[in-house]
Amino acid sequence: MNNDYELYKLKAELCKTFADPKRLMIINQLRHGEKTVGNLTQVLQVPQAVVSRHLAVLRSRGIVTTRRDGVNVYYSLANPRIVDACDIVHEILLEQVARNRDIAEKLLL
Amino acid sequence: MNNDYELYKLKAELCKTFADPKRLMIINQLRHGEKTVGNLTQVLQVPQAVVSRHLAVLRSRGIVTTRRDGVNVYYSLANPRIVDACDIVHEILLEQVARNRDIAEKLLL
DNA sequence: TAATTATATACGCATATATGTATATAAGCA
DNA sequence: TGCTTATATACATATATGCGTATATAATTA
Repeated sequence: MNNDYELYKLKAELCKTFADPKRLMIINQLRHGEKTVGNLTQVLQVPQAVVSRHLAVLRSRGIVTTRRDGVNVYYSLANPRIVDACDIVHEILLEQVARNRDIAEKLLL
Repeated sequence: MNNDYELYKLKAELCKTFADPKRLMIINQLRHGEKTVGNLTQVLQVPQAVVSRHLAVLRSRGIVTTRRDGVNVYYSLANPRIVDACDIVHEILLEQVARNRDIAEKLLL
């Protein structure tokens, strides 16, 4: 029973990794293939140090892997399942929005 | 482009909800049907106030719904998809463990 | 109404997380 | 070697999060 708690802690750690909008944007960028830090910095529109730090978090939790080619470091998703997880979060959010819209309509009509 | 960021913030908020071991335990308890705060307090083995606060977080993010029956408040999952999300997190964790085991074996042999 | 049970919230505190800025490391090239 | 580009990290700081404790609210019953 108590040993279970360690498992839930690991799962929570994993979820923490997804609990930041910029990291979710990075994951979304990597969805269709590897990207360099420079690529991601350009897309996210934040200082390069910010991107590097988020990538460090993703690396430390095993969400992404890296490959160096000369000066550039290419990041990619370590596991295709990660995309599925993001998709489900998206779906849950959509259903919440739909539900809220229903409530709003009932209140307004 | 910038409007996208708001969407990622919402998704991150949703992930934050899952980013705590006790909340994950609560969700797992609710997987097979509604439970009272008392039930959950007994399972989690923490002060009742702790459970109530976590339930408040889950409520505020639309993860659970409540139903009062007399003195008791029954909590249940608002969306069956939430279980799917937790299952995928579980799978990702398992694959990570498996990968680490492979690495460990290569190092030891 | 008073007492009891079940649940929710307020307050103070300790820890975690994200960021800006500056700097360090690493590879490639003149 | 010195310079430039690409990436990573250190430090200080602001904000967020979880918890223990105490207390508030709500429903039930005597």
